[in-house]
Amino acid sequence: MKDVRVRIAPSPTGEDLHIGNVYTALINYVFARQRNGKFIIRIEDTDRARLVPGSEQRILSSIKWLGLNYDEGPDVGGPYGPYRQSERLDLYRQYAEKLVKEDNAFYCNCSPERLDEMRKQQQSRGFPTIYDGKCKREHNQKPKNKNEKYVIRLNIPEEGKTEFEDVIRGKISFENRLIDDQVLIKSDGFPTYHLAVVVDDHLMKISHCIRAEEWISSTPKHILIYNYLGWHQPIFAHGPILRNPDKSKLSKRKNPVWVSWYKQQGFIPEAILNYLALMGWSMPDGKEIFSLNEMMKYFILKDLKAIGPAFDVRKLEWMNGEYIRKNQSASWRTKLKSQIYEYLEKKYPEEIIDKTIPLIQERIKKLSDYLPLCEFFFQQPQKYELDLSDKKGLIKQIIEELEKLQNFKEDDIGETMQNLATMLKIKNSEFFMFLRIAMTGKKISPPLNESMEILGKDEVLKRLRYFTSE
RNA sequence: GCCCCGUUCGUCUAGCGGCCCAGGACAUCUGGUUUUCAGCCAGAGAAUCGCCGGUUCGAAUCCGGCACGGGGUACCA
Repeated sequence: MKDVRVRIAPSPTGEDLHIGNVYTALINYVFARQRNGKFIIRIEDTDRARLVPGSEQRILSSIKWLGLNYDEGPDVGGPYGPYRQSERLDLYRQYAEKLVKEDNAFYCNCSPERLDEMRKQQQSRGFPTIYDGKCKREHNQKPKNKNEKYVIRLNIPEEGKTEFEDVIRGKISFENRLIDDQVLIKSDGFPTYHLAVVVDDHLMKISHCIRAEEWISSTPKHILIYNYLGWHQPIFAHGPILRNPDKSKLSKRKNPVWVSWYKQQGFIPEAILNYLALMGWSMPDGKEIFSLNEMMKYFILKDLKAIGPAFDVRKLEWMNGEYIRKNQSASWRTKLKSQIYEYLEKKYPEEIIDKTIPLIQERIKKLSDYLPLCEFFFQQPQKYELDLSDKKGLIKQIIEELEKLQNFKEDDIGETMQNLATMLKIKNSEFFMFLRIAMTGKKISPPLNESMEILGKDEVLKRLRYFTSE
């Protein structure tokens, strides 16, 4: 079998990498890695109107953040570069002209208004809305006048069918008379996706074109181009498209889509990829938590389901929590520590974060849950959820007891406090609630005794005295 | 309108002719553990397998029609 080379082709037209692209990237990545193939990134920046400055940068860094390392791409190079379509314009032009020369494409100068009107007419009469072939019939030539606008359209046969075998969906067939004479070169000189994707996939020796369902209906156009140019076509596989909760195509209006959002929310890459892997696919034994490496062992492209799954952030949250708490090893603790440290933009000391991890590992689901729970470790509470001004007496007694402690360890603190509560005949829950408020300002916190040990005797006493001094 | 793809608990899915009056996970609810929260443990409810017909001794599983959902229909990708 020939070398596996697959690619994802994001367009820099959004804020960041789209989560739908992450899904496609994951499938491509796993497929490439399990077959010792190459995973390639190609930037499809042919739409100048929708180009967003800085988008490409963010897309690439998001891919890296996710850990989907690529072998060839705009910033790493490779044998078939450049990997940015705006830098390959001559190539597209050259092949477009070849198509025209061989009568497989033609120049067209129809106005948008005429095309609009034409489509309206067609629709009202129950016809498919495709180009009516005016310029094809008139054998339009390339305009002599440089200012005259024109496009190049693909010449689709009037008869016959174009079919292809989809790895996931089987045979898919289209009647040629219903396929539009697709624009290949726009009037601004840039190619459309349809030309660029074929030229690049061929030149870059892409073996498998694995993309989302939304491309199925343009695939026959691509196949025709391959045929016209005498090129061998790649193997096609159209995966499902991720959906909003209401089942429509995943969109930023109805669901968070940018990777940056997930990052800000405190999701970790492993969990995001693992969750995505569960969309349309499952492990043979039904296991839901697994690594990329495990997935590679069992993933079979053909087994991907063709149904568009709804993206469920709640399950992602659960999974993220699983990742955070599941692994109790020292190495994971170190990793978690640095993830939290990074997440908090290095504003809080690593040593303290490290100490607190055993206390919070089982109670946070996202990295963003850390600070609300642990802020009191780094500074005295700004505000208290309960007024303790009538508890001065109690607090004084607590101070007295704690001062006696030589060993400021969790067990001793616990025992001392327990004894005091018993002696004073205060309900346990109430007693510890007051103490908790005094330490953390909040009614909910990590385990108290351990937290006090981490704070240290001086700090604990200082926080208590805050209530007794005027 | 026209073309294409799809249809199992609210959601993600297992299932590839008998093991399924359908199994797991998330979510929900109940109980237990507990100085808070979370976690953990135990349990419950939740799918007439979209509908109708056909093939078969036997269908969630195969075939056909319909309905519904989604995608495409752009000088966007």
